[in-house]
Amino acid sequence: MDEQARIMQALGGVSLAGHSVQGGMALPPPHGHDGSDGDGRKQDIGDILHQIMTITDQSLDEAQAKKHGLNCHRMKPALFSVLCEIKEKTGLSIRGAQEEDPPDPQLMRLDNMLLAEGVSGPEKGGGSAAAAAAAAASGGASDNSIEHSDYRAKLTQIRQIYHTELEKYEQACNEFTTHVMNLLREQSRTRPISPKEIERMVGIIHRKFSSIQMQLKQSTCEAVMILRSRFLDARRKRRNFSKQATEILNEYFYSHLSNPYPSEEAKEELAKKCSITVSQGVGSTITVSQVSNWFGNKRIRYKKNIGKFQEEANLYAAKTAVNAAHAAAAAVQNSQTNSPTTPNSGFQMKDEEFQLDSAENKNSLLTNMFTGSSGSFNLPDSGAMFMSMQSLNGDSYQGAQVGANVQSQVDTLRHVISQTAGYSDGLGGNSIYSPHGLNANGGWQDATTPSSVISPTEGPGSVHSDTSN
DNA sequence: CGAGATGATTTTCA
DNA sequence: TGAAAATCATCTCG
Repeated sequence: MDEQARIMQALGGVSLAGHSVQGGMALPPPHGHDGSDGDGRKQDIGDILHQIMTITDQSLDEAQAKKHGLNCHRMKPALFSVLCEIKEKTGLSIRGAQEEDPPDPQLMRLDNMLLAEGVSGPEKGGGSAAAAAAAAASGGASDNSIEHSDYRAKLTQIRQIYHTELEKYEQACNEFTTHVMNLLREQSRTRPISPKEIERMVGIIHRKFSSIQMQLKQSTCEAVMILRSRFLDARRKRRNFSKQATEILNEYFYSHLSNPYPSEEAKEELAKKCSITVSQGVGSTITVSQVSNWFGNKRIRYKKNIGKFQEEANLYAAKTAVNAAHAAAAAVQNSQTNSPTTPNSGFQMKDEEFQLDSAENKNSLLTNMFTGSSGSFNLPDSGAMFMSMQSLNGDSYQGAQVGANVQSQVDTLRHVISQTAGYSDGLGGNSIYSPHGLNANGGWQDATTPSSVISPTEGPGSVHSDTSN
């Protein structure tokens, strides 16, 4: 009531210059306005205000009639603006001060996350941004394993739901805002509502709706998190590689035993080769990081227990030796006849004909091929052997156009030769075959010229190592 | 069902 | 940052 009295008092003192104060329909007839009747005018305004203030106490019909009368009163515009002004200067100005709140940090976090996950922001072909983010989160493996179709499909689904809901909220917000604005405009005919106040109301509505949107964003983030954790869990579940894939990897490993670190290109080739061979169904291809994992595991497990892998090593060494023999024979044939049309003649043999039980024959045969001697020889230490083979690789056979796979052949041959060098200490050969390239510290020595069995186009001396980059 | 094999992940280190 | 080493979790086989 204090406030009311204050307003009344204030209004009482307001100069209404420019507005002629004439009597209205429902108001007492004005007094004369010769300028000397200020008290009468005040009285007039006081009457109007009194009517406004008591309108709520009246019955609805009575109030309606009174309202209509006041609406039509010629002083109405002047009173309206003054009341607006007063309203502005009192309660509303207080609210206006706290209007510009800083952007919600939580909302910013959510926005950033949704952007990073590829849910909000520009469409990038089904959430590749999210895939990249997930890949980065999964330890930097930048292969495409994370871009699993399921993951992408689910993410796209989340994205669609998010955008649909967001649109719905925005639409609802706009509709409600329009409704409220119309309502306020309508009401502004009967009570003092300034455009500024309408603006404020719109702001309030927007804030309310944005808090709803924040909930939507929050639940979307949660959904993405759940999806991602499930996807990572799924990755943790492993499937054994197919026999063929393991074979390919083992072949590479044992033929590069001196330096079993495939380059990125070699890994890609291996992954491709394994995936082609593998018939595991769609989406079960072997990736580069899987190849890396495989080699990491293999190296460590081989090193830990060389004896256990002896048999396997023999098998693959023999296998690769056959390939080496084929290649060498073809090269020799080519160099002799200069005829590329007879690659298999002269030295043709099948894997079955070249099993381990004939290792001794093979040994002498291969030794002859590479050393020119047919007698027994002392097995040099692995480093010396490596060097000698390196020189063979670099000198003799490059000139003879043996082909691209010389290093791998050399590795294999070294293995075969050392394995079957003609003596046994009765320990199953474990102590005979010292792992190529493994140095005294148990690490693989730096082989400077490892090559790929995968890339036949490659030159014999090309560097092909994980550490080469 | 248990042991060993094996692919994947995490931690450590140079 | 990549590789080694340790560890985890699942698969396979007897």
